Amino acid sequence: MSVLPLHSPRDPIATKGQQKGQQTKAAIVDAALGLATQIGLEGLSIGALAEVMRMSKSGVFAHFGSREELQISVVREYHTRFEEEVFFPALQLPRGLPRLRALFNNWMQRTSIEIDSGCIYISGAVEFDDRTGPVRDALAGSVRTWLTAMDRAVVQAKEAGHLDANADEHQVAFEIHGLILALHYEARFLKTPNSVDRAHQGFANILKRFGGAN
Amino acid sequence: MSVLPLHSPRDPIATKGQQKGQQTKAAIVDAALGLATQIGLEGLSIGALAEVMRMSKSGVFAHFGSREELQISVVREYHTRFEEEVFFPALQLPRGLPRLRALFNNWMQRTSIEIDSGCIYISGAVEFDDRTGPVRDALAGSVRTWLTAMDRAVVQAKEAGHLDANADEHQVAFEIHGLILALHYEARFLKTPNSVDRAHQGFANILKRFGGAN
DNA sequence: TGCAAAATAGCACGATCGTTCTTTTATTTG
DNA sequence: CAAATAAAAGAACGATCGTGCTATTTTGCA
Repeated sequence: MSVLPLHSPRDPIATKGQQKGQQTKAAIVDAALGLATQIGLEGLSIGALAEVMRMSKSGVFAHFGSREELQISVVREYHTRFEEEVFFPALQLPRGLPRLRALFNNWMQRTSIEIDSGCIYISGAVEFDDRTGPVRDALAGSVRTWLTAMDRAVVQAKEAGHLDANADEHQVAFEIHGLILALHYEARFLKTPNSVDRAHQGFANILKRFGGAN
Repeated sequence: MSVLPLHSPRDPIATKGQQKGQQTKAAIVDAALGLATQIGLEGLSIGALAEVMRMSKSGVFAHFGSREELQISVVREYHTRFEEEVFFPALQLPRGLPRLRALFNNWMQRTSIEIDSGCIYISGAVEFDDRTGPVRDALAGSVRTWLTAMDRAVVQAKEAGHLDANADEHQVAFEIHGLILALHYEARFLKTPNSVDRAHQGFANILKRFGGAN
């Protein structure tokens, strides 16, 4: 029943046919993601990463050519896992409220249950909010893709008659986003108990407000 | 009508009677706060700060004795200004919905209008969420003080009959917090237009849900 | 098995970091 | 004005940072 933690090692079988290089690169990115979820994309250093991998700094470095490229690889990896563990499973459910609810619940688990591994989309946002460059672009791109998917799910809920036809989907998505961020903030930083319940209740309140069946 | 930016220099008159040391220390903290709101508490470096102040590194350092103490000073300064510019002005208004609304509006301005200066309570949360130590403690203490004040304002709104008597004040505060965080995220990081309107609308929705007069 | 190519290690670089110690300069006080 | 004190500068430290260059080792293929 438990979802794989975002920093869990990849299935070794899945990397069978690759060259040795691709294989270790994938392992490095995996470890880098683990580090980045704890200390942030900016805190990620090649030296610390090399130590975790028991490799030399230059050995690690050679796979990316720059720290920025490493950070971008981490963002891409996170994107992939987010899709696999939050987005795709919800597509199994019928459009409308069931799918929207599943998206929300999967999203919630990412930011709360796995308290040991922070969300890069959230920590990265404050790290790169007044910076420019390819890392910020990659990050913002991924986030926008995901938020757009949420918008779409809300629209489908309207089309299915599960939400008021005149509900503003962006407003609904904005408020849902706020619940996730509050959950992340209060559960992870303040260690407030019951934050998960608060987020659940908030979701129910949104549904009520926008005409969703409870 | 405009609120002072959080990083605005302090009134020189207010620092008149101090020793020279206290005076420059205040100026350093002021500059440090300006830097921290842009690059975060963790990004704050004594070297960069010294350059801004046109002082030597050791000259700056001597006022604090450690980087941690500098960071704590910045947190305390932010706390003071937050009180002065968000909390106290709202106390002028009558208890209940007027004051609650003022708190929310002042808070919103902090996180949106002043887009050039980020909120340390938000950026610091992700920087220190899985760290321990005095900086984290100072930060969490300040945040809790402020969130408790919000709770109190909600309770007063209930007592004044502006909200349902059986509304859960923590739930209301949680959802309000979420709106602020979503505003900060979407306005500052994603540069989404209309985020301020979304937050406003979200606040109105919360009031409706919990029996508040519009 | 041998050879080309890919992967990794080793080392050094300039820069910056927080911090300590000593010396010089400013300020306050008697 | 002089002595005492506070504030600031200067220089150096070990550490870590990202990155470039050159060897060495490991891998894949003929």
